[in-house]
Amino acid sequence: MSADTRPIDAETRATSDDHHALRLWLRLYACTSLVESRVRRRLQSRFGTTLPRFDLMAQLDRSPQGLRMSELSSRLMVTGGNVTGLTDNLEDEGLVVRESDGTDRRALRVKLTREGRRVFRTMAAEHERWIAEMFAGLSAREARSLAERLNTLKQHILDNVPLDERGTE
Amino acid sequence: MSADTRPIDAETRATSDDHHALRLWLRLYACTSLVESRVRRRLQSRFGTTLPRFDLMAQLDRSPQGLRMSELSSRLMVTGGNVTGLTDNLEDEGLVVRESDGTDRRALRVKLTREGRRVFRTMAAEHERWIAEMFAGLSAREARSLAERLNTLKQHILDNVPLDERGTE
DNA sequence: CCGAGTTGGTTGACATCTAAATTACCCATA
DNA sequence: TATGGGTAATTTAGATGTCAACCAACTCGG
Repeated sequence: MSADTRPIDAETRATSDDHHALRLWLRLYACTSLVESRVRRRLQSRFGTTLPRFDLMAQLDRSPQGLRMSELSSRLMVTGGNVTGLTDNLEDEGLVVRESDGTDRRALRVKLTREGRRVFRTMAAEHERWIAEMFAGLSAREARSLAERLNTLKQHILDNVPLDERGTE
Repeated sequence: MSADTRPIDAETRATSDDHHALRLWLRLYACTSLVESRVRRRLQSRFGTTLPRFDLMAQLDRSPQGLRMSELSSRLMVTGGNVTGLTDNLEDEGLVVRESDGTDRRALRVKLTREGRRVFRTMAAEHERWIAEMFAGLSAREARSLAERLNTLKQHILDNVPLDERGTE
């Protein structure tokens, strides 16, 4: 622990690191919220849609052959019940369809309709400009640096931090 | 596509930048989701509470004199109606109280109860360790760099990007 | 072929969240 | 003092999101 009369012993330093990490997390969260709230607001006012719907359609746009509900669930990082609801809404609006997957009678294959693809492409183009605008405050070098740090963070969490607590004592 | 007549004109480059920004945004979002889902899950399994409740209590813990509903709303970056609901729940559980703010009869002052403060402090200590654990993959230098980039991003958005679209074109 | 266990998807109960409308109150000013 | 615009909080309707329970269909060992 402490050597001489130092108040800056291992425990104090750990606490201090904890605070730094906490502050960094709060800043990360704030940045994400800033971007996200703007995207949500604009999707609503410009296209009358929502971010989850947009994200689901984005996945389908990348997979012309369609995706299973379970596949959507894992890619969007949400539960199956949630995907069911989102797909219901999009299907009612004629933007996606559920087709049965021949080989497995339990499974469904969700696809964009022609109209759905048209609508998504229109939104995606504008969406990409919004994002570029929001990240334009960073130079190319800064953006690369940020991307690298985030990647380090992501890998560390995926490799070392379980969803449910097990690691910490 | 083309040979001499460069296809890498301003527009092409812009599109490419857009893609880079989009990728960076997806990575930022993924990192936040990773941390957030772990915090949510653990708050639920360890303490039977939720992240929004925890965040609200965290704000109150920093302000022993209490906070107005509107102040909570802006600090948590959520709508007033949302704060009303969260406060209702926490009040039912005896963790916070609403007191009338003497000078302005419209306003309320929300405070942690003694029990609320005790409960929050317990959770906060553990929460801070979770966060430190998740950010431990970054060196001190990397963490500083990340914090700086995020700050640049945040300031750019706050200064230049309105919540509702006005700026673009 | 059969029964146990697994997987794909839906449903229901509940907690968050937003946007918009409502109620009550503050305050400046004529 | 009256009147009108703004502010504090709540309420409402509707979209997301989780979890747990459920059904149907698949798989596989015996």
